[in-house]
Amino acid sequence: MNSLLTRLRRYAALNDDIFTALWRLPHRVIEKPAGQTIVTAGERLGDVFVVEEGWAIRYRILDDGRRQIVNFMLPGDCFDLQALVSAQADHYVSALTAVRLRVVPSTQFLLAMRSNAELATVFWWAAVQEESILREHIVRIGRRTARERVSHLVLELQRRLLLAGVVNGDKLGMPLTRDVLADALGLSPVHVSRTLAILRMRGLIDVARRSIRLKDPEGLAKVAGFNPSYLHVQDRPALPGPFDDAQTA
Amino acid sequence: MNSLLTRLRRYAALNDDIFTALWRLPHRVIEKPAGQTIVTAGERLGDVFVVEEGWAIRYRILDDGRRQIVNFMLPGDCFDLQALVSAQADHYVSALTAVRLRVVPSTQFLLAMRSNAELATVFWWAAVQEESILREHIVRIGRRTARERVSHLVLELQRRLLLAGVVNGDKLGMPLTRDVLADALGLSPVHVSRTLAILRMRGLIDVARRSIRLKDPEGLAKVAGFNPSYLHVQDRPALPGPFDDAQTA
DNA sequence: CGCCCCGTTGAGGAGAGTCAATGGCTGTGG
DNA sequence: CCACAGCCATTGACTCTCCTCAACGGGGCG
Repeated sequence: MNSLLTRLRRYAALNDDIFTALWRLPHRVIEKPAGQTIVTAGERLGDVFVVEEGWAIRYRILDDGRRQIVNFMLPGDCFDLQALVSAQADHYVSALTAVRLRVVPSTQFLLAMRSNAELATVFWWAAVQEESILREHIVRIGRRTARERVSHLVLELQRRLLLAGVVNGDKLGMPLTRDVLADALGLSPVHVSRTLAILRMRGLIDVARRSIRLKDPEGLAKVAGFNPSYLHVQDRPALPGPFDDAQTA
Repeated sequence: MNSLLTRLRRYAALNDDIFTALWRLPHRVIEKPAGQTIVTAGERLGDVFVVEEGWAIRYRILDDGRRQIVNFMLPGDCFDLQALVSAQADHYVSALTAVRLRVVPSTQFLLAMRSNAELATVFWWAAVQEESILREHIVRIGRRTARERVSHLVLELQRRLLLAGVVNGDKLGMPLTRDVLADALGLSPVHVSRTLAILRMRGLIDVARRSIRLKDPEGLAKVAGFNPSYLHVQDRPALPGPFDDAQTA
């Protein structure tokens, strides 16, 4: 829960009411080992999830087995807010590492949002940011080269980890295999391997067996053409009401 | 406004309250000729838009001029709901054809949503559907071949036009140039041209100077691997309250 | 009538995919 | 503690899709 709060605090001035409302939502906590499926395409959605720890991926599988990873869910991300209105999953969610998830029944979640406008605004904001990340993913896959794609994605994930307060510096290794990167970026694992080799030789990243570590974020940003404005970190809501008082962490 | 209502009615039982609430929202109507910019990246967003007539596109431009079209906005689509919480545009919106737009100040929009839970739910649903469409676009660009991409996009747009009640049959020509398709699908205009030529030779589509018409939707769906479940047409909200009574048009 | 935009077509090239063999961790069990 | 198995990752050779550059053409509109 802390990573969710840390993240939301960057954008909205959370007061104690929201804090307690979030904390008191009826929920259960589940843990899944790496590789296990959390949501299956076609099943009915009845819960909203918040990642407390670990990484998860959302993906679709085509009939002939091709896989496209649509998004990474990091600590502090909430997902399947669509359960609130759209009852059927059109995708899979799996644990990339071991994960701990907070699971809130969507009916309870909806009640809380309806009774607390600020809470609703905060989660509306979270959905907006997720959509912005999806758009950037489209740009990345559609119009960037392999090197740009890899650098750009790695930078985004790093930023998101920082936003959630998961890491302090650039030193965390990210649990990304070649296959995962390939399926996220619309490339083949072989080509991802070659691309990573180039970035490594240029001193931009460190690569280990199942992990990638940033070495030169500025250099990477130059290669990637990375502009983090889509993460809206500097934005402040321009709304009347509870957001009028600015807050700095 | 009619196309928005037509579309929303497929998913939720709209009652008269929602109808009048929508209708009475303070707004102005603007018209833009084809090619004109509606929203510019970096500017502050203060309005929510509903497309009443015509097509618009949302896109991003990279520093070196590469363009990626992220989404098509058809009659009945509302966009920049992110104006409610996130104040800065991270993308462009332009008129693809001449368009007529309903413009609602985001503060007014927010007030209406906060005072009317059903209205909020309906627009929450719209945002969820848009996100689902974005995810499918990622899959399309990331893991499909050029032929599949073109067929799949054309089928999606056709379905969305049908959902909004803009067309009755398959007979409407869609205002898509080679450049637009290329920038939407992550291809070059030349390759789009060649791909369209193949689809035309197989009798799947009709192609005119600035328009594409479906000729054999079933055949196209086979080529594309098109599965429309992500549009959630058959879904019914599984929520308690105002949605308990089913409705058929 | 003529221009210009949009589309087509051809040739050559580059980036990414596929197939396949090899190599090195890592965890496991004897 | 070592041997082995299995999983990732790397590397090479070849292929193919798609891109780039460029020339040409035709239809619409001023």
